[in-house]
Amino acid sequence: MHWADQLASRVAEELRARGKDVYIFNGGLSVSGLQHIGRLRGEIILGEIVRRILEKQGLRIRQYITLYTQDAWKGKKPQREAFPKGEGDRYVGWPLIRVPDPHGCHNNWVDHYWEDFGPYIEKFTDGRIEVITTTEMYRGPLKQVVKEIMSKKEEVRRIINKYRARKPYPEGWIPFEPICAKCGRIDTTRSTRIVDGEHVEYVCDNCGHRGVASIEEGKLNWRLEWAGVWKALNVDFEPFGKDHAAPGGSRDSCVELSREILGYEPPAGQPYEWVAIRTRSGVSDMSSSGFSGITPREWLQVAHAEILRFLYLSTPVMRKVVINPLDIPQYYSRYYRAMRLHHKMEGQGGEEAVEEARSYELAQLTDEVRPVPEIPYLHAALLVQVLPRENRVEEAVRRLKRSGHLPENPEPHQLRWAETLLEKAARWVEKYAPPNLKITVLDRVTSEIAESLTMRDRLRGLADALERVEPWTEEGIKQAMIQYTQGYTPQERRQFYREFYEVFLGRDSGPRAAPLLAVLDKRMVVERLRNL
RNA sequence: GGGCCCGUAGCUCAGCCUGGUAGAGCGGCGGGCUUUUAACCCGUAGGUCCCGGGUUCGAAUCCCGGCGGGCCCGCCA
Repeated sequence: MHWADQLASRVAEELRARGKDVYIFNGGLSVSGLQHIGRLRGEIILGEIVRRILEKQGLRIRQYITLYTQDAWKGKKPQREAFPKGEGDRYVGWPLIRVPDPHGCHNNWVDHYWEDFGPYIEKFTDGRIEVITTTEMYRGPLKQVVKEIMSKKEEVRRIINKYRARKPYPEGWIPFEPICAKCGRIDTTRSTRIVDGEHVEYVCDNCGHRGVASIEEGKLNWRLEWAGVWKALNVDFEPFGKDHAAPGGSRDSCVELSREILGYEPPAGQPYEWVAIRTRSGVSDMSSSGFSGITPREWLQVAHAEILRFLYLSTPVMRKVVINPLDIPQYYSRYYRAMRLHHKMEGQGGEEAVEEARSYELAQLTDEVRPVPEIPYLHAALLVQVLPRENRVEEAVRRLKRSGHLPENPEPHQLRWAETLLEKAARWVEKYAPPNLKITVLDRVTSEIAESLTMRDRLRGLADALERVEPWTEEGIKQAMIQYTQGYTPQERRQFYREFYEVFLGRDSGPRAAPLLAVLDKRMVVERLRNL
């Protein structure tokens, strides 16, 4: 059985025990910097998949993604480097939502880095995910929870101190951290007295300021905040990264505090592994505050959302996914294979095939599962490179019909797939493709190349042979070229092809000659050879 | 100190949950094309399933103990 189905049935069991009409799913993100596609995995797509499986079984579910916008900006080196020179230093410890946009185009740090992520959530899911920030929650549903926690502060302290035996909090400790009115930090303040239900006195260890703050202007201690969010939103299921999963970690302490202090049964959970990226320098986990990884916007430039979903679905949740942009053509091959398995276009292959097919099915953005044309990614990459830039997508589509990759009268979704694939492949060639996959058809033969030719007559003669090819298909061209070069010695043939590639691509090798010529215009090919 | 993941064909990995004569993709090699080759198609993989014990008629698969690699938490963020 697919891991997603197993997870869904386990979650379903736990949900039924909670007995509600509408269940709440949640995920959490701290917008500390680059919002990479790894964050889609556990906090968004995982929940969405489980939700959709369970909705099909008749459960009613609302899904949120909570942004931890009150968290302190830690001022890690890559974060600081987003600002000009030393400007970032003064924001260290500020709530993320108050840190200015280093590029000046948005209201603040959060808005800026959310730009390449937030609007794309709906392109990677069914779109039914609501965004909420802790900043708003402290002014709304979390406020009551904060009051409740503060009213039981000694009991809270007793529990939390079990997790920090070496450095217990002292008597009177208040688990609320206000924003310092003077220096702006949220990570250096200590509440010293509860004034009334809604205000605390505090002292800032950074600047020494003493003041009174509203409980809307601060945050709960990290060991409590998550539990507070559960209760405030009535969360019933929430996955969490492996960093929260360690025994004695935040999940453990929040489970206990939720039950003991808040009287709230903690949600069902599921730990998940992170996503890494392979670059020239090696493999490393994608990191928000480290600014490592690619954003959803960048992913969509070079690949469909379904491909990423498929990668996540075909990897067990507790296993690391390593994304290598150079492997995107292969990801498509795997996706197409799974598609064939799902649509029974390929013979059964046992349990593994069944799960691949299921991964494909769950990778879809809607419940409609329609096969797309199996256009190899590298083929698309070749096409867009050899066609003239203007109208190249339209022309490429014509070629795809001719080569049988697309039906003569494609359905709208088939056509859309082809067009978007061509655009993405073109972008991939620019951004990621290794040099040997990059080709350009020369506008004209430079004099330098023309002068270097030693087989000019033979190349000219090829023009006549090719002119007779009708229709202009790969097969016909192939036959003509084999015939034309029949009497050549291996060395001559080698040289002939070298010069052939020089004439068209300005380099001594390239894609196989026949497919290359087939996608080029016949008249152009004949004329270029004839005029050498 | 605690926990997680991984260790199976050159590479990436599936198979382990529900034990029953070792799999896929890619690369490579061969062929389609006496030929350049990187599209596409077809064919081709014999690897101590990390090591050692145990359970079993039978273990890559379950249990215990190691070794190696990666990562998280360590009660400050």
